[in-house]
Amino acid sequence: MASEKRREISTNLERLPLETALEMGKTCTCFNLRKATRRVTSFYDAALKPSGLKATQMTLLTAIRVLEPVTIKRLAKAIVMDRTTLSRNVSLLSKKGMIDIEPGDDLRTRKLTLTEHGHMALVAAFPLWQKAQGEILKELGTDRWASLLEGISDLVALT
Amino acid sequence: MASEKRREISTNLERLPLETALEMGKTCTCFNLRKATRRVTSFYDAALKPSGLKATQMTLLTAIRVLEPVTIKRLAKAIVMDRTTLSRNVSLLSKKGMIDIEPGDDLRTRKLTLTEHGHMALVAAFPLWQKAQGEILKELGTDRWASLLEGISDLVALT
DNA sequence: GAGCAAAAGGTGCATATACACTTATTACAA
DNA sequence: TTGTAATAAGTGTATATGCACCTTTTGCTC
Repeated sequence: MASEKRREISTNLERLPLETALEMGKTCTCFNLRKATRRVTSFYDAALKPSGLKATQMTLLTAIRVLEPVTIKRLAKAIVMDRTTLSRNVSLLSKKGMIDIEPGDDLRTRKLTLTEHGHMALVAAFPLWQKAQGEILKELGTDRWASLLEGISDLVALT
Repeated sequence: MASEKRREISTNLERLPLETALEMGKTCTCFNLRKATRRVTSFYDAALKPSGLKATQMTLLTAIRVLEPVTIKRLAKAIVMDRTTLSRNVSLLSKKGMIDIEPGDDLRTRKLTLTEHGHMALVAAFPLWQKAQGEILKELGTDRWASLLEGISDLVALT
């Protein structure tokens, strides 16, 4: 009876095998990708520091620069970001006077454009970005970097 | 005089060339990495849905499973995450009863371990993770996936 | 042992992210 | 033309992320 009870308890003590957990940590695409993103974002953020922009903000300005005038929905699709996340990120840069938000002809939509201040911030940040990007390219080597970028694009295109 | 003034104004209208902005969007390591991370995280989150865990939470439990008992600082270093971010993420899973936080022998430290509930959640989530991971592997093909993972590791190891 | 530097962790603040739900506008069909 | 479905966006809530600053504890030196 006592031994039965012990067996019952030991059933509750089931654990993921250590080997399995180790393997997961080494191979999980999501975990390793997020880890790299933390490292790389901090690298670009540090490089962009003098511009007052964070990497996420600079890339958002860049996307608008290319697509303006653009709606929230279209921009969200272009940068593979949830529409509501984009809405809030845009609002923040709008408060800083870098993005202009106007009603579109279709009144359901918003027409996003860069303000003069936004354009100037982007121009100022560019050489800092270029330097950071160059350092990564140099560290990885052009070939490995190109192949990596290709792999990353494959992930974005996941069905 | 009028033309001089116009020239002055046109200086203020400097813009990042469209070509340059396009090139940045296509090549920026940070932007493309973050884009992929959004896509991949949403993919794993969807797969893990039935377990009630998000991908970030499952990987945190896994890391603790491997290293327990572990301090905040050591765990943060292992998963390349800011110490304060980790602190808060650990607190959330502690509130859910999956992680136990105790004072270490050195009273400055915290000793993190999985609770029974944490172990069980991890065991339950594992097959869901395995399926998602398998689908990515299948979609990319083993070779491309392995080379991608290697590239991602290179990024993590950036100087 | 007193005092100070170093180490570990927490808190305040700000941004990034996305799901569920709501609101406003448009398009379309009966 | 009217009522309803579809579309675009905003809001509530929750988690993830990291910097600057603070508190507690330890270790070390005199």
